Amino acid sequence: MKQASATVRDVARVAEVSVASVSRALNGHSSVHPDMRARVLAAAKTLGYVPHAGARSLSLARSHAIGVVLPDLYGEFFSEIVRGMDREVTARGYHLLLSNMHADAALAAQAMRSMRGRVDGLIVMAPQLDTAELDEALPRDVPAVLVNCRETVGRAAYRIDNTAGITAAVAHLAATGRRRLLHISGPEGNIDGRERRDAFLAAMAVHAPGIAPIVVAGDFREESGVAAVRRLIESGETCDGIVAANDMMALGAMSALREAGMAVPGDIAVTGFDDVPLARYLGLTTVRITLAEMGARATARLIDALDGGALSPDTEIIATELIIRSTTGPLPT
Amino acid sequence: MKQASATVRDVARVAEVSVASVSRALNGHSSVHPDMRARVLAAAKTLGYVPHAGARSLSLARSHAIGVVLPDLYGEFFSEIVRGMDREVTARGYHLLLSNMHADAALAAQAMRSMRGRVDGLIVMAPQLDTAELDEALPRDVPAVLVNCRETVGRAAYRIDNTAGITAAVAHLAATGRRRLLHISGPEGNIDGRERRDAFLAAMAVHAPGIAPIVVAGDFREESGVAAVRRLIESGETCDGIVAANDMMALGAMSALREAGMAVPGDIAVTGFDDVPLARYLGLTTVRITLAEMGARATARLIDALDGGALSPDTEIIATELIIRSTTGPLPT
DNA sequence: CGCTGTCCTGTAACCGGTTACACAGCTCGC
DNA sequence: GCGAGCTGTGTAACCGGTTACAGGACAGCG
Repeated sequence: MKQASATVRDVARVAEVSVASVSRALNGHSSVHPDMRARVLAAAKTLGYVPHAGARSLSLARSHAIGVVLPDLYGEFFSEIVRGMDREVTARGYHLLLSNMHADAALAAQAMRSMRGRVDGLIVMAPQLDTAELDEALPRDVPAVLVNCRETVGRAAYRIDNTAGITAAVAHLAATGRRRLLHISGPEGNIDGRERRDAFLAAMAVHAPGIAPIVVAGDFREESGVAAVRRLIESGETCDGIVAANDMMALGAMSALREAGMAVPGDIAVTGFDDVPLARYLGLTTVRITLAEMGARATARLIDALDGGALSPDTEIIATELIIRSTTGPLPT
Repeated sequence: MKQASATVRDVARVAEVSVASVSRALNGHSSVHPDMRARVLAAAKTLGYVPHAGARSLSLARSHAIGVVLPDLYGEFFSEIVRGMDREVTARGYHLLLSNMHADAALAAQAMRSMRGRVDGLIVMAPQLDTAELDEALPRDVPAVLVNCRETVGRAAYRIDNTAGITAAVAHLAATGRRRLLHISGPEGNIDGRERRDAFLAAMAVHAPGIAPIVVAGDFREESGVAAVRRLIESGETCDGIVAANDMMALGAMSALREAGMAVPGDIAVTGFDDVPLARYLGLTTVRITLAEMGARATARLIDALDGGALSPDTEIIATELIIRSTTGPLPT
């Protein structure tokens, strides 16, 4: 069953030619006699020869694989991005090597290093690493594209336009008459979380001057949305709109509100961020980022650099779009 | 910037020892003098040496990566499975190499072959390949675990207990008074789709004798659920319950029903299959398979075989569980 | 002192491909 | 008839690790 596979030398022996010719014939090199090519192909076929990709990539210094490093917080957000990357990579004859890393910086560095010699390039999503940690962790000789990382100056990177997104959400709520807003924030260490919170505060200063904005800490997971609403209710404070820093927390908030007997959007409007597939089904008003698209673009850029030239060290900003659904609506009068 | 990385020979030169000693020192071999080990570690550190995984796996004949082959129909179903595999693989120091393949058998074979020399084992999800095609496509020298494939006799595999799941769903609908049922089936080429349809017909014969079951063809995608309901309505036939072959089609059916002004479960009850994360949010009664768990189990079994001994050629059956939520309920009287 | 055994280290082969370079055979032009 | 030029092929080195085997140094023992 587990017989050893044929190598290029076996094929050479059977076809009674040299290994060089086998290699040339199989790789469609120009200067090989048709007879030779036929002999080699026949021998390869009878032996069931399949080239050993590992050996090939060692001698070519090219693996045709790209590594994806992502946090172990895994959900629809990252699935969507990976799906986009996968689409692109398949179309271009590459493979995707997944590695999810723990929050710890040392382990993250470890995870990235372990990819040296396996991949030609890296796509790194590490919202929890600071500049120094990232610098330390990134291998020096592997081109990398950063997605959703903190400091991206001087690197190829993608960042979400958090400010525009949150601003649009707050403006929309204000336009429907809601100004007593609560923000459920992302984790403090996360750059997107921080930017969204800051944008919320800034937008409140513009659209709801004089009203003190409330911010409750969350961690991007659904349960923290539930917890945030419970805490609000216990505290006795009130609001008429919730701006969550991502969709999952918005959903958690909605279920906690329902549980507490509050109507959405009747009593309280809710907005999210990301436009995860779920959002559409639940009618959640949210800020859309085309996640799959972002993954695909990052991948395309990396592969272009690998095949062609250099990776430009620019940060591209991913635009957002406010998608209005049923969790927001005019304040009943 | 893109300086060539240090190799084991560079380290040897700097530490003034041989490459063999470097390798031994770095891999924690027993018989190395402490002084030597220290020298090597120091040299490796100053050079920023990172071992080249590709070269390593070539000489060890072990890559510590496992390949995942999945259909390009990509959705929550496969994301969930991959998530489970990823969890397991990370815990055991392996990597996951993704490859999604097109429906075409030749391309599928191609995709699997291209993994030779890159991975130590394969997890194959290929519901569209028949026995012969699968035999042809699977590399002979790489252990593989099949998930969701058609014919699994004599192979390590996982199969879902489709019959029990569908039977439970039909029985539940019958218990709530619904017997005029419609089944939206999966694609004909898909083994799970076929089994579910057959189970539906068998269960109907038991629970709704004398009533002609209706089957409409779908393809597992949401739109086909929408289309199925539209066709039903156009045809003028009626039913009081829909058993969809998976969750996404059930959701499609629900939105088409809503659009047509029908109440769920008031007029028509709906059940799905898979218990995709979405299902919980939408209150969909469905047959749960613990997808992530299945992925993790398949992975654990493969890695155990890789590390330890042989892969037993048994097919394990994944149990299902009926999860009752709000899309089913007693028929209003 | 010589022998054996232990401990450590180095040389070189190997994993399975690719390819620079050398070279053989042939055609062609003079 | 002979050298240049072109085609096609083979030999051997190389990619970057690991490791079988050989051998040097040194201690213990008779």
